[in-house]
Amino acid sequence: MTQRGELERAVMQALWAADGSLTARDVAEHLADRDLAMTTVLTVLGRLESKGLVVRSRAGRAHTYAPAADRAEHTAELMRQALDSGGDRRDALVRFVDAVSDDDLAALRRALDER
Amino acid sequence: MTQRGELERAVMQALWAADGSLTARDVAEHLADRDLAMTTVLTVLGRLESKGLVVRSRAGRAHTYAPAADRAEHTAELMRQALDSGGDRRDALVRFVDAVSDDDLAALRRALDER
DNA sequence: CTCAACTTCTACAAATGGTAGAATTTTCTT
DNA sequence: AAGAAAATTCTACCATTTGTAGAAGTTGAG
Repeated sequence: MTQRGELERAVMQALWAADGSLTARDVAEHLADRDLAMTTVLTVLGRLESKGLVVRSRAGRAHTYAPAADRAEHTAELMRQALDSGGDRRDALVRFVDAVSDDDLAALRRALDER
Repeated sequence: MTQRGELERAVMQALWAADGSLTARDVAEHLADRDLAMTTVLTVLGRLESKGLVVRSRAGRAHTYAPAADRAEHTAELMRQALDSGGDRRDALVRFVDAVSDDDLAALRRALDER
């Protein structure tokens, strides 16, 4: 379920960057440096929708696309998937904590306190 | 850097399961249910080595293969990669903590206390 | 009703992964 | 030292995923 390709990632970034939903044209403009055909953008958006990463809704003539989950939630989900990938969860968490930066560590502590 | 295919994952599992290093033949035996040709196992081990997930050393006639990182470390590394994937790290950590199980939560707390 | 915008269908090329035969190298045994 | 057995490398093919986009079909605005 992880978005794998470079373009797919870039499209997700564009959708997350603009909060609210975008038309395919908007996305193409966000990625103007790549100079993509509109159909290319549409294809990628369609594939991301199939994977459940993007939701689409009609708005007049065009469709409008939005991330299915906000960025933080998506990242957290990836982290959980990693943790689920087998092996001892406790060990993995210890190693994870052992290597995160001080800032991340502080953020983690606060998050735990708030729960 | 994530091992993507099914067979590659299975081979890594086999290497982690047997701690210590295995020959290609050993790996094939671990995956006996799949009835793979030896060359297939060798190819996969070679690919995993290219990706830095496996290290190889010679032992007499055969080579011997071992995971480059132990399983917990690998999982932790995947989690860190997810966290690095862009977006606000604090938000991601909050969401992560919000959705882990109670057991994981307890393990996380302990890990933080010990650091 | 027509035109422009948008979408869908279809297609192809590149990369990755599963699979393994052929050829080559190594080394153990005699 | 020679031959045989085992292991490795080289090469190749197919399937799937992703990047890319043209052609055809649909639809909404004027």
